[in-house]
Order: sequence, then C-alpha cells, then structure tokens
Amino acid sequence: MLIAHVALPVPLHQLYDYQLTMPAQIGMRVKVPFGHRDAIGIIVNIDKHTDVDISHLKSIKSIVDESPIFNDSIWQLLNWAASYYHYPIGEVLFHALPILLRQGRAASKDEIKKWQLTELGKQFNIDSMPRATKQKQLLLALKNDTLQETDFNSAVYLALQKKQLIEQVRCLPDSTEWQTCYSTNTTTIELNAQQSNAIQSVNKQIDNFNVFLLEGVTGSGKTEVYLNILSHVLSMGKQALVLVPEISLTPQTITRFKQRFNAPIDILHSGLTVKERLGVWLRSRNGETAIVVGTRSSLFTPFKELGIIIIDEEHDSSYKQQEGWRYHARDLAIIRAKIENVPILLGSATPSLETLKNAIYHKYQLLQLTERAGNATLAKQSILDIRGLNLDAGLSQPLIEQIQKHLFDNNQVMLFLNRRGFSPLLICHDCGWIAECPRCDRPYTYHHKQHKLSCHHCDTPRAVPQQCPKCGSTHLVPIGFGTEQLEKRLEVLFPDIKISRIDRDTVSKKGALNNYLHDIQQGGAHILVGTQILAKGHHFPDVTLVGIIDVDGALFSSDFRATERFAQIYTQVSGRAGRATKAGEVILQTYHPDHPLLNILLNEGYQKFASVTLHERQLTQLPPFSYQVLIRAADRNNRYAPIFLQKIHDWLKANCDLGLWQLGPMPANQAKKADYHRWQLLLQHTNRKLLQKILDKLILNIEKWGESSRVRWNIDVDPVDY
DNA sequence: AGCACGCCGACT
DNA sequence: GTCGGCGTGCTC
Repeated sequence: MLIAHVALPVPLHQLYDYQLTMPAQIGMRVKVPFGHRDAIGIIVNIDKHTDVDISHLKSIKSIVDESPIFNDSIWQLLNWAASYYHYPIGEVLFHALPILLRQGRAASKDEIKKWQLTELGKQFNIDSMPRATKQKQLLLALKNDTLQETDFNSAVYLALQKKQLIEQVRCLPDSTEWQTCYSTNTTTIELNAQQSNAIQSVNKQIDNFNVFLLEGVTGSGKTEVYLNILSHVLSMGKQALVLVPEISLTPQTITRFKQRFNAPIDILHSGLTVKERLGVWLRSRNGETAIVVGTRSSLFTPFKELGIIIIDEEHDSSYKQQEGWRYHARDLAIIRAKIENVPILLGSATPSLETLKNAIYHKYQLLQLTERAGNATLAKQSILDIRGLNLDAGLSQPLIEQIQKHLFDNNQVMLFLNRRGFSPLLICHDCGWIAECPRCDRPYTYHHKQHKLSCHHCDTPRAVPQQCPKCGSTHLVPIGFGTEQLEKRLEVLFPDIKISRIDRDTVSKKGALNNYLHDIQQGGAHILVGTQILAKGHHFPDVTLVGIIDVDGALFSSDFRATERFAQIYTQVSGRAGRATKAGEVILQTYHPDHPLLNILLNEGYQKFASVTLHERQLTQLPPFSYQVLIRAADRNNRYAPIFLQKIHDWLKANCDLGLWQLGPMPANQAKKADYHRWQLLLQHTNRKLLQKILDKLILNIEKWGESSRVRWNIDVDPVDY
C-alpha cells in the first residue's frame, strides 16, 4: 500500500497521510477529504510508511495535476524556505501559487473554440459550390490555415456547419515565441564610464550565480543599467524577474520598461484579477513572457528559462512580508538565484546594512555609481534647531520664511511628516479623558475633514463624540499635529498656492496618486505635504526645498533600525531636491541639533553613516552581526499568551546553549490590537545555524503543549519590526 | 485555518 | 422555548 504524505494549507506543522490508489508524483496537487470538508493538498512524499493506524487513513479522492505543479528549483526554494522560516510547508507551498491554483483550477490556459474542417469537409470539392462565394473563401482559408477570425460573419460558419463541412472544437490557444523577433528600441541615453563598467561586470558573469550590489546615488541612472543588462539577457533568449517595492509600480515605471523592449512584459500589480494572475503565471512558465515585473510575491513566478533576477531598492521594507509567513523576498530571491544558478542584482542608493555587510565581506560584488546625471548639484542641507521656538502645526517661523522664499521663486516645496490625520489625540479639556480605541487601547487619530476618529492600528473608524463620556463636557480638543492639520494650516499661510497632500488617506482612491503626480509635474509654485509615500520612487524636478518636520521621532526610537530607515528616506529625498539648474535645499527641524548620527549623515553622507552604524551594530552584537527570531503570541483574555511565552523561555533556558540570548516575554510594541492581547519573546544568537537547530527542537515541543492551541502564535525569523 | 460541537445569555 | 455568541477540540 502506497502512502502519500500531503501538505495542506493549514497552519499546522505536520503532513497528513492518505492511501494512494492511483499513479501520482511528488509535487502534484490532490483533492483529499479533510475533517468535514474536501481540501486541495500537495503531495510532499510517497512511500510505504505511516505513523498513523492504517485503518484510519482516508484515500486521495483525485489527482488534480498531470505533472508536478512546481518545477525543481521552486520546489527546492519553497522547501528550504519552510524550514528556514519554520513555517508550515502547506502554507508556504500554497502561498507561492496563484489563488485559482490554490483552489484546484487546472494549471493550463483556458480552452478556446476553434473551427476546423470535418472529414467530409476535407474531401469536399470546393469548386462544386458555385454560388456561395463567402462560404468558398472560408473553406479555402481553413484548408490553407490562413483564417483570420474577423474575416467572416457567424452566418457563414453556421451555414457550413449545417452542411457538416466544418465543426467547432475545443483546443488550447497557440503559444507565441518572442525570442525570434526580439529587439531593443533605440535610446538616446549615453552611459557614463561607471554605468558601462557595471553593465559589463554583470554581463561577463551572466551565466552563473553571483550577487551584485549596484550602489547608485539618487539620479545616477540605475534603471538604465538594469535595462542594458536585461537587454543582454533577453538577447540570449532568457527571461528575467524584476522585483520592485510596492509603491513604485506606477504607470510611469511600467511604461519605461514596456517602451524599451520589443518583447512581452508582464506586470504583476494589485489591480489584476485572479484570472489575469494565473495568466501571467502560465505564460511565464511556458516561456512566453520575457520579463515579469512585480512586488514581493512575484518572487514565486515560475520561468521556463530564467536568466537574471533584479531587486530594485533592495533596502525597501515592503520586501518583508508582515503577516502570516513572514518571509523576506530579497533574501529568498538570493536563494532562488543560487538554486537556479543565475546572477542577481540588488540595486539601491541606500543599501540595507545587511547587504552592505555582505558587500564589505566580499560575499557580494559591489558596483558603484557615484555620478549624478546631468551634473545635478547636491542639495544644501541644514539643521534647524527648534528648541524654544513656537511651532505652528509643526512649522517653525524660520521654516515658514524659507517656504515663502522658495514659493516666491516659483519653485516647489516638499514637507515630510510621518503622521497621518489631523491630530494624533482627542482629549477632553475639562477632565483629561482621551478618546481611545476599545479594541487596541490606543488613542484614536482625529480626522478633521471626514469628521471621524480612526484607529491607525486596526483601521476602524468611529464617529467623533459630541461630548466627553466621562464628565459630559463638550470641550474636546485635538492635541498634536498630523499631515492633515499641516495641510490645513498651509492653506491659511499660503492661500494662493496649490497644495497636494499625499498620504495613505489621500492616495487610497484608485488613480488618485497619479492625478497628484500629474498635477505636480505641471510645474509652478506648489506645496507637497506627505508621509513616507512621498519619498519613495517619485521624481519631482521642480522641488527645491524639502522640509522634514520632525526627525526626533526616528532618532530616539526604541527600534534599533529606526535611524537606518530615517537615513534611507532622508537620503532619497535630499537626493531629489533641486536639479542641474536649480540648487536644492533640505531643512531638518530637530530638538537635538547635536545628535552625532544626524551630523554624520548630513556632513558625510549615507555611506559614512552606514559604516559608523555597522560598526556600532558589531560592537553591540546586533543584526547583521547576530541573528534574531521573534516569537509572537496573542489571545483575547491576556491570560495564556504570556504564560505560553514564559514556558518557551524556561524551556529554552533549560535546554539550550549559553549563546542564546532571550528578551521577554514582554508585551508587544502595540500591546493590544483588534481585541487581541499581544506578547513577544525575542531570541538572539550569533550563530545562525545553531539558532535554527534550537527552533527545530522547540517547535516539536510547542506543538505538544496544551497552551499552543489556546493562543495564536507565530515565529518571525529575521524580524524587521517589533 | 475551517468546521462542529456544546455551553450559556437574551430575544422573536 | 431557540438563536447565536465564542471557547474547545480535531482534522490523516
């Protein structure tokens, strides 16, 4: 009796065994009875052994696939990933499939209906039909295979069908070969020496696995390097995978890629239907698409012949999945490139410290672009000490004067504030009551225009109370400021100036962001107010002044990565201020003008900042010089979660080597979210392999504990926010 | 994760 | 009386 060990899309660290009575292979999808329902699963192994009493085994109902759904390299990648991230294999495998395939849809294109000659039609003497010219033409076209769908109307088809000369059959659509007619559209862009060098370095090693870090300052022409390398890969008839951060999949990016190559390019963006996603997956697997461009989850797209992987803005935090299976798409992409033996190119103006460390230790090849195109001058940067100054919706008087000056010169001004809404607090003036979300125990953010309170943790809205529920006072006042208030204040200060606010509240509507971008690109005096969204990927040539309203939040965060993230965003925006003809200016408002890292960043740049910070991380044994794992647990009553984590803590203390460092259990940064009380336990070790082994042992134990079913728990390997 | 079972409060 | 809230347990 053959036993199939099947992975199911459930959060359980185990496989389920079924009797296998029909021919099947590892990697095929199957339909199985599971509990009170049927489920689609994937065969992970076939043998004659099972730990379950054979009479308890159910049989596989049907085999969905004719061949394994994953190719060898993706199968290897996903198995590796499930073990590295300690996430159930079933969830990992199913995550990597388009939704329709998860549901058991056939992994083939939809059949189309096609007309063909019947046996009678093939033998039919066309000349014996003297009058019906259209019918004659159609028969000839079918005979010579020169039929164009639009040539004949349906009456002609029906007439011939009636005479039993033609019939309609179902078949798969023809696949297309792009390689035979591939070409690159000409450009007028001239490469500088550094760009050419980078392109040649990669092209010379195009046939093997290699990791390249393309460190190019803002405006140095990284995209042009990508396009040249892609052109080389495509000319060899191979395909390419390009990953981009979530926010940068704008029509501008898409157009730039599509314009360059006379080859099919598929873009995986959020607007696609499930059917379209499956279409891209199939085309890419069949080798019919040349380039797939997409965000994080595009990493799992199969290719017939992959030639290169490019990760744009490799430092971007959107590559880390933040719920469920918390994988890092950049890290997994490197594993994939290794498995497929293809080069991988990581591009960034501000590489992550993890990547920089690998470049310094020569695990990655460093390619640098230091020249800004068109001799653009670097922006003048200055710290504005706001100690003792009055702030008006966050703006100090000197900053207001600078804004005025730049607007007067008909230039644009960009203001950053990493806080949405009108104000982060609504407070009762008489008794001090604070409007709090009952599900998260966190203050609501007040939104003035929509006249709503909104919880920025669980996203639930609420009406603004008319009076204080505690003392009945009607004197409720907003405290603190966010982008909405800043915008409103600017409207008063500069009544004749156009103002665009760009944050999640204003760009969530479809197409809104593009309308704003279009408006801004018209030029002329304009103020842009926004959160980080504003910093990522967009080019605003007329912006000459960038104001950062509040840097202290980032400098004094409990998260050791906060300064790194700030430095990246700061470098991105300051790199965009000004252009060849107009010098730019960046002003940072702070209560801590002497902060050493801030001064290093401003005076010596990101590279110096990064090397100082890396050195600090080495001294303090923080990542990337150690490896972390965060175990999270949550429950509704705040009872089992801390107990569960304490049990893990104690078990680890008793069973593991001294190199393991534990912090917690402690309440999570956001201790209550959507009715769940959240706790966490941080593990850190300087040896990645040992930490992995510890986790393997731990999980085997956890599953046996009763507490594990009473809490929602998960493991975050290499966490990036806490 | 689903889904069923089973136990309690508050309604037609 | 029963509808439905969610706590608990199980899925080869």
